[in-house]
Amino acid sequence: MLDIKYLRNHFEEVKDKLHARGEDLSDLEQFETLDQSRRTLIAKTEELKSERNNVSKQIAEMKKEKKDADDYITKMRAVGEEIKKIDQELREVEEKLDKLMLSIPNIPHESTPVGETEEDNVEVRSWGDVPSAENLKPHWEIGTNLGLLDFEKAAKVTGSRFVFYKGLGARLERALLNFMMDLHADEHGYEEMLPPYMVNRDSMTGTGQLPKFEDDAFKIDGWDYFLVPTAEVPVTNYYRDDILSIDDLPAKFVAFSSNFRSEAGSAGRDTRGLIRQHQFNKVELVQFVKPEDSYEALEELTKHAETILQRLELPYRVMSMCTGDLGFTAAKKYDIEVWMPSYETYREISSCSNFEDFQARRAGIRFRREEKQKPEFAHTLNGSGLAIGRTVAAILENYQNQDGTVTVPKALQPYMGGKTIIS
RNA sequence: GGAGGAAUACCCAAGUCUGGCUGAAGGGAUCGGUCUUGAAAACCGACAGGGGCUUCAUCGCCCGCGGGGGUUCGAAUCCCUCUUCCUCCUCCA
Repeated sequence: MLDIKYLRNHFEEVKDKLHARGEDLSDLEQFETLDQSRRTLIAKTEELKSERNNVSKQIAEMKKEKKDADDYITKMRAVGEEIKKIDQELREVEEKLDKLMLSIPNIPHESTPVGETEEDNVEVRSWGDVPSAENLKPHWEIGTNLGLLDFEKAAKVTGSRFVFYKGLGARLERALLNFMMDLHADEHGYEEMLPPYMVNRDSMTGTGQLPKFEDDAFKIDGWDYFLVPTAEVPVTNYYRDDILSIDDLPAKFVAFSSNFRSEAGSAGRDTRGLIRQHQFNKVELVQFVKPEDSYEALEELTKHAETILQRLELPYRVMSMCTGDLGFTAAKKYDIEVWMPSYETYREISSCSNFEDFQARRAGIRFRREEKQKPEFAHTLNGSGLAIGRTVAAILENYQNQDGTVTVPKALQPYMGGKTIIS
């Protein structure tokens, strides 16, 4: 959410900046009317309330002195009616204004490249050599042939875009989960967290999934609960409506969760393999920082995610998302893309974002620099560190051997009971 | 699932039955001061956040006793509703 005062005072400037995102800004035109009538109504009702407060005190005095106060009471009855009417009107205006404010995306940071589509994203750096082997199989074939993955059984038991991991496949997923959690907790200074897999509406609104993207979420029938699309939601909302002390910042959490996405609008895309599932596992990094530190923190957090790929010796590149490809909530975003041999291209495996105070404002996440000072909004960041299913896919493809087996990356061998090869 | 009880400021806690100098007693913690060689103790003082209008800034005004509604001239106090927590029964990984 944007600062309403900033929007009021820099309306044209904000509009221009949002235009670069390719957003439909037609709703924004209501802003000035709604904002103005809200303030007018508040002034009216508060003046009447002030009068009511004063007269009610007088009535109390008169009653105590056994004087007749009926005239005042009659008068205040009318004032009360008027207040009720204005308050109702105010509520309607505020509801509309809230809805509008919640639907305005974040303003891109000045360092975010301007562009319309993913074609305009900018490569920041790349790591590792892209192999030029032939005869490469896609990961679903490798995984199915080796008995690591079973998509057919999952389709029977649940439906499309689900998978069973089996044997060493299940073990590989679990090894990666432990490897990633250990690395971030032990070497990168994150506190470990296992969050709930369901969250309420306020949490989904706080991080920006709602109200605009309800179609993307799985909602629990009969409850106002949603399956988490990412651990970002429960972990960021951990501090919702809290005022942190300056000593709490930076707060860094690494959380594992399964993630659930409806993939509405993705019909026909990535229908095979692990790339696009309704349920997938992910290790997520979340940081709460002081505003002046957030861009440094974004670089740091992105490097933390990259470290995983470097230890696994998987080639990747880092892309800076352009204004048109930023997503709703981010001011700046890096995608880390891993090399996928069978696709002969890089595929997203991590997304690292600085939301500045956009989420903090929605979720009421604040901190105080000094005891008596006014609270300020913190900056929030997060990034995948990493998406585990896609990491499995990348390992199967990049570490496949001509005989159909898969070599276990060195860094994972301790987590695989010393196994060096999956056959 | 059934039956009860509770939610007051950083923490504890009075007030709720009997609505009105409660814009919230009292205690603790914290911060500042007096005293002291220093500390402790004692004593004095401070201690709610948010929104709006106005202002250079203050002052002032509105909201505020878990959330949201309602009754009333007036609500921490009465009514409805939701949430969370506790006790007992039942069930359960």
